[in-house]
Amino acid sequence: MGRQRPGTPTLEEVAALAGVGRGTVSRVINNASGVRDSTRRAVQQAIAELGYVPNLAARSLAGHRADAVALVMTEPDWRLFGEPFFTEVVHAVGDALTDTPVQLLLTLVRTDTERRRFVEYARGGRVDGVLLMSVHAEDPLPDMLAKAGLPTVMLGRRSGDETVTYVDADNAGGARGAVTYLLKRGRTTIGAISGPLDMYVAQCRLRGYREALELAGVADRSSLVVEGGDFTEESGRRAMTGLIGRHPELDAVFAASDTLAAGALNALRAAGRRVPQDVAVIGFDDFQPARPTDPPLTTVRQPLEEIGRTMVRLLQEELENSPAVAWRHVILRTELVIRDSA
Amino acid sequence: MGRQRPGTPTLEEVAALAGVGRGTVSRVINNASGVRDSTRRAVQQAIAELGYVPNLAARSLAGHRADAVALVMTEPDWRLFGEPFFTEVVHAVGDALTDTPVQLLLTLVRTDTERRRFVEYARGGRVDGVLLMSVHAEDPLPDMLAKAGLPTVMLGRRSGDETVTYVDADNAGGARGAVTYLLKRGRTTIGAISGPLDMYVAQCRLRGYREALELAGVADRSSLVVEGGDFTEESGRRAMTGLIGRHPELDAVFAASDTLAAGALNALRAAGRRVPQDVAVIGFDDFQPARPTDPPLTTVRQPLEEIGRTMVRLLQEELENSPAVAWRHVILRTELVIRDSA
DNA sequence: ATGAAAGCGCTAACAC
DNA sequence: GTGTTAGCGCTTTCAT
Repeated sequence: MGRQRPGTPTLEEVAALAGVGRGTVSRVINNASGVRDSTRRAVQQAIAELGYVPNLAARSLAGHRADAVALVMTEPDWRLFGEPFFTEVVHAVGDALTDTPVQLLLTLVRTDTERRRFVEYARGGRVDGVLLMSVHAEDPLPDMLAKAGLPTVMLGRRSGDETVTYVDADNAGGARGAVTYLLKRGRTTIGAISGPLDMYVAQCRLRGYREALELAGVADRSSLVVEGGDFTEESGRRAMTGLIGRHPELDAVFAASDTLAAGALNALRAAGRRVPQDVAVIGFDDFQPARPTDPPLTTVRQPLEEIGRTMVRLLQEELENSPAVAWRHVILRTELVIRDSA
Repeated sequence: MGRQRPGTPTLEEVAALAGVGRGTVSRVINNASGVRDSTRRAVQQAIAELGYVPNLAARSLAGHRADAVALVMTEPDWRLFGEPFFTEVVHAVGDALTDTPVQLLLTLVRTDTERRRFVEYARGGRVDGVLLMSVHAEDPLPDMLAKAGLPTVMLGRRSGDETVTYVDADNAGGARGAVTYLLKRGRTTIGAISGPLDMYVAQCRLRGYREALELAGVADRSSLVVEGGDFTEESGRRAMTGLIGRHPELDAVFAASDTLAAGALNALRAAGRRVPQDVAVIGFDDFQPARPTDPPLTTVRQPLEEIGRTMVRLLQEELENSPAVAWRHVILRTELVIRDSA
């Protein structure tokens, strides 16, 4: 695919027109110091006159950097791509890069073909580093990138002993706080709608639920826990339906994600139960269902802006200290956003 | 930001190890013909041994191509980024590029800074072409790219006389078909919830509504038309609330987007009107509200897979025929998906 | 402060 | 078929 349009002016032509050497032009376009003001202006004049734009391939080749980072979605189930969580992360990372000359590139890696292509792209030096989101436990991509020596930062981790630099929220602590809140409000029979337990994030949130019960000396009945197949509304609805079937006496529910919680609300409404008067639902991620008829959800907010900023910061640090330092991690506090009067 | 990790083997080292010239290695990695099989294997062996990966900056510089295309979201309101419409387009374009060596790069252009940065990136030769989606009427980006001589294809158009190559759905025809369907089913008082009329797509859909009424000889009362501020569910809800306030006798509604329609359903439910028994709602984009309590919506489906394929095809054609041919456009048929029994 | 020159690693044209 | 060579357009010493 593709030939580059011809006739693009080069740095050399700019130099000729401005009556200076190539080095000087290079200094000007890179805002380097040590150029007389009058010279600088002459060069800028020439640049404007010719409509010069630097050839980034040449710059990359000579300068050993791409001025770009990739943010990769490794999500085979592409419907999740539209989830508020992901869009917020994308924007948080974008914001974190606003004041830099770094171009953010989102890429989709859904298949083996796409993974191979992306690894070649990244190893080929087209990006300075890689940010990964929504990584599943068995995903080989993080290790491939890390082994290739590419600065890599993950959002979340694949397991308890992750070997790639990552940023995560305090999922267990957040869940513990949420359930503790329900207990303090007098709830005793609290169900849990878990995410898919092959994802570490789901394990952590469920662990937090159990820890809160234990701390309060409340028995942890396994029939109160339902595992959703994924983090979708539909899973939440199914889980909740099962839950109230088995436990009509339920007086609260902890859902491991906002969408699971939204589905749970749906199921409660369909079952004719008033919400949240007789069942309190709590979610994760500070997401509010769009429909105004639903009661607001008390949620555990992940600091997504901070997560984005931190990912970018860690990446920049890895870029500075090459060869790479050992992997590192940052775990950020979550915040309980109380919204209902359950 | 960033230094490239050192010690990366080069093509030259591969050539030395394999005992061949650089040209031969180049032919092998580019799958060019005219290399003896035994030689090819020797080279591949050397490549594997060294873990060689081509430097894409050098390839770009010498080969005048990037093997990448950008798909740009020029949407200041980033919440829309998660809309099913956009995610489906992203995946359709991704699918269309599956069998090519071309890397798809999604980029966000929300601010002037980001626009400037992206134009430098694209003009700098880091992509072979640009696909644009969600372009607003006053957006300068398409012209900037076109003037820079970059192959550019838009999804949708900014006005009736668009000057940049684009692919669009037959919005007027689709809307006309939808409203005609409602009329044929005996509805007479049909409201319209329009999108923001500063967007051409909204104008077309509203025009289709009016044409259908005219064809059927039904009076087109302006009080039956409400313009939403945007394409969101919330706008749809507000518009619908106003509509039934003014016209309790309403027996059908045409909404210019799926989300507007979803909002309309919401408002009807809140107003205590049965849906769709006494008011038929029709949407656009083949989107179904997630909640199972809502009735399925009859929609006008845009052929998104085909749109994605067509955009990629047009782009490739522009890349082949350089210097660029005149701009072109393709308008694709929509499909009425009948779902309710209104 | 600025010009000159040496690459960066590859493709493509040309020789053999 | 395969080796050789001349750039691609820039950054970065190194002189001056």
